[in-house]
Amino acid sequence: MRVTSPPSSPAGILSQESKPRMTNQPTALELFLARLRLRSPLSSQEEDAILALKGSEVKTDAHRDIVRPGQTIDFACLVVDGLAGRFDQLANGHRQITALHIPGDMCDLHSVAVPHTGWGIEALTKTTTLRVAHAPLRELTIQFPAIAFAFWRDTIADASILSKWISALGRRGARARLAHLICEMGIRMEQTGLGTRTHFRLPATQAQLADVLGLTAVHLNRTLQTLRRDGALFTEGFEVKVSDFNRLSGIADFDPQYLLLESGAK
Amino acid sequence: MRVTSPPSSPAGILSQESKPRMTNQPTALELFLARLRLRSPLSSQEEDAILALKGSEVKTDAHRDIVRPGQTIDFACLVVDGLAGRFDQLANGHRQITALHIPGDMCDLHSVAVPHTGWGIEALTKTTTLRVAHAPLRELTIQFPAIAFAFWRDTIADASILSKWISALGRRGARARLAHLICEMGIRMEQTGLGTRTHFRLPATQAQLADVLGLTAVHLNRTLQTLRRDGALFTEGFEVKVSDFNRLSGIADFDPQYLLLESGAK
DNA sequence: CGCCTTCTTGAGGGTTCTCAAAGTGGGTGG
DNA sequence: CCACCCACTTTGAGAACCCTCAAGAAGGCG
Repeated sequence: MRVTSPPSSPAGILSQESKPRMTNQPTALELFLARLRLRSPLSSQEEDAILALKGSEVKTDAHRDIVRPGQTIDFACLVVDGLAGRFDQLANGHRQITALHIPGDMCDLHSVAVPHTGWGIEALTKTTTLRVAHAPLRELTIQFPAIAFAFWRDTIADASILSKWISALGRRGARARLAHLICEMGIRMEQTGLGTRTHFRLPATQAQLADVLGLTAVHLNRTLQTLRRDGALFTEGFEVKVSDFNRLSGIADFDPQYLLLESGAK
Repeated sequence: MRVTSPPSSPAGILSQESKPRMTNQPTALELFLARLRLRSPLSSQEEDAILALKGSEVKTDAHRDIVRPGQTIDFACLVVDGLAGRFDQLANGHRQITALHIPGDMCDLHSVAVPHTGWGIEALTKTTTLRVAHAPLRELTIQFPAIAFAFWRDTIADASILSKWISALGRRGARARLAHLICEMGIRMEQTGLGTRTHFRLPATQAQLADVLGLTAVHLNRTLQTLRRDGALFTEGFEVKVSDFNRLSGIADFDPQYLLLESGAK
C-alpha cells in the first residue's frame, strides 16, 4: 500500500558528490578535537597534543563487532566513518543498543579509565575506526589537566544522553521515542558537519533502530509509517529528511539541552 | 541505621586496618572516599585531601527536590543518609527516575565539570546531604591527577549503570526489571556496608520504584506480588529480604560486572 | 478518632509483541 | 545477462503485557 519509500539506492546518492567535503577533509583526530572543543576550551598546546596522537585505522563490515562484549582492551575507538553502536547482549539473545556513535565520537573513551568494559561495540554499517592506544591518552590526561577535564566532560555528555534515553524508554511510547531519536541524531549530525538537522544520513537498518529504541523491528516499521503518513519525516534509503523539525520536536518532547552543547544548538 | 561497620566488603582492599582513623561510624566523606577507593587507588596524601573537604549538611524531606531540574549549581551533593533519586521530568508530567543514590554517593559529581545539569535530584525519603562546593573539588582534580581519574572513573561507573538500565528498560519485562533492581541495590548496599545483598533497607515507596522501573505503581505492585508469591523476596516496610540471591539473579539475568567492582562482588 | 499516604484489588482497553509470510532490491554465480 | 539468494521491509492476525480508571484496605500520625 505505502508505495514509494523502500531502500532504493543506498550507496549511490550519498557518496562524495553530495558531500564534496572540501579539498581538506578533516582527519579523524580533527573531528574528535572539534567534538571536545564543543564542550571544553583547550589551549593550542593541548590541541596540538591531541592532534599528535597516533592510531591505526581498521575497517569493520556491517554487523560485525568492533569490540566484543566483555573484552579487555588497550585502545580506544575513534569513529572515522560509518556508524557504530554500543550494545548490551542479554541472556535470551536480545540485543539492546545503548548508544550510537557517529564520526568524531571516541566511542570507548571510557575504556581509558576502565579497560574492562561490559559492553560491546558493533558496526551498524561498514565502519572505519581509528584505534588509539590507552597509554598516550592517559599520559595526556596527566600532563594536561584541561584534557582530563575535557575527557571527563565528554563522558558526562555521554551519560547525559544515556540518562535521557532511560526516560525515553521508560516513559515515552514508540512514536515519541522514534521521533526523539531522529531529533537527537539530526542535531548531532548537524553539529558534526555531517548534514543538517533536517537532512542527514543514518545508515542503520530498521532492525537496528528497533534495538536502539527497545522495540521489535515489526513495530518500529509500523511506527515509522505513521510518522511518514503524517508527513513528519521521509526516508530514502538511509537518508532521513525531516519536513518540520519543530513539529518532530513536539512529537518527541525533545529539548536539546541534554546534549550539553553550550550554544544550545539553536 | 547503619548495620555493619565501614565498608569491609568482599574486596578487602579497603580494610579498616589500613585506615584505622575512626573509632566508629564513618563520616560522609569517609564513605565517599571508600566509594572512590573501590575503583581507584589513591595515595594517603590524596585521601587526606579528600577527607579535608568541607561542606554543609542539609536535610530534605521525602518528596522534596534536593536540586531542581535545570538548576545551575556550584556544589555537589554527597548523600549522607537516606535515599536520593536523579530524575527527568517529562512534559506530560510523568517522572522517570534515572538513578538511585545511597549514602556515600556523590550524586552530582558530574556538576563539577558541567554545572548546568538537565536533571533534578529528589529526596525519596528524608535524606541528609552534604553540599561540597565545586571549587575545591575542581582544585583537587588539578592538583592530583589520580583524583581526577578517580572522579572520572566514578562517572564511568555511573554511566555503566545507566547503560545497563537502558537494556533493562528496553529488553526486559517488569518482573526481570524489578528483580534486577533489587539485585543491584543489594550489591551496592552490601558493598557500602549498609546491609547485605539479601537483607537491606530500601526506603522508597512503590510509586517511586515504579518511576525507577518505567512502570505504573499499580503494575509494580502486581509484579512485586508475583515475586513474593514465588518466594523470591519478602518485604517488611522498607526492609527487603531476598531468600535466594542466585535465584533472583536468574530471574533478573543479573551480572554484577557492570557495577565495576574489580573484585566482581562475588 | 479521623485524615492522609500507601498498598492492594478489579475490570477493561491500548500498545506492543510474536509468529508467519509476502514483497522488494541488491548482489552473485552461472 | 539472467536466475537465484539473501537481507531488508512490509503486512496480517492473535496474544501478551502493561496502562488507565476506580475504589476499597491498611498503616502512620496528629
